[in-house]
Amino acid sequence: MEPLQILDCSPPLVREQLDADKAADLARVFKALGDPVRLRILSIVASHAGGEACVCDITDAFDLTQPTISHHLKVLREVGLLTHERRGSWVYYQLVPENLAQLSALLDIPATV
Amino acid sequence: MEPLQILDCSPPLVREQLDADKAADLARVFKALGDPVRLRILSIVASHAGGEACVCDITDAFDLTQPTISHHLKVLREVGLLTHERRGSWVYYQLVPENLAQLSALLDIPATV
DNA sequence: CCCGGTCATAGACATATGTCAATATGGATG
DNA sequence: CATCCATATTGACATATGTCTATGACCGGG
Repeated sequence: MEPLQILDCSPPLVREQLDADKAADLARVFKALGDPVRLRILSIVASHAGGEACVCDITDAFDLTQPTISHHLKVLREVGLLTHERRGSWVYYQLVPENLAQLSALLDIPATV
Repeated sequence: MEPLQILDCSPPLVREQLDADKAADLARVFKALGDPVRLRILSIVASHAGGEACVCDITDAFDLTQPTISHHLKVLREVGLLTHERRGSWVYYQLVPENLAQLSALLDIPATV
């Protein structure tokens, strides 16, 4: 399953109707955000020094097993919200701000339609 | 299940760590967005004349049964993304732009951390 | 080269979710 | 009141999802 690039050039929800294909791609991303653990993971990565956190940092923040965290990280990677990089024994995760910004733009509804 | 007001005053993901309670509430909203049909429903409502659409308009746009659409509308109502109003025989749905804006703000990550 | 530490993958299982058919509700109209 | 239309609710069912245990893969240090 390849990461999504579909987020590019998505107009705000209002301007033009979402076709079924775009809706399916976007839904995958929002579904990834639709879990409290994954939201907290994003928050941890975002607020961590240097804009990155290693898996061990993240795992320590939860009462969940390491494979469970690994699973959530994979979900966030697959939809393009996180990237990762190995340095020595550790794997560091970072946000992909462009893709978050695309989602933000999509939900940015003009006050009056 | 009461609609969420928790979206108020959520700081961007970066600034402060999401605690478990906030994460759970936010996850409910993103989970509601994590379905292609519901995304298209929002798009239909948003782009419809007057900023509202009746259930019949929405149902016509899909190859799904009316109860299924009704179910999705309920999900979107329960997380505070849609409101509805009965006028005569028809029920009209509208966006709740404030809550969409809150989500948008949450995902609006500063380019450099 | 083996070993300990870090992370990922595989498989199993209980629960959540999307869909449908059937039915209920509630307003409008004759 | 009887009936039709628009919408909601219920219950059933197949699939998706989150979690765990067990195990594999990869790296660095003795």
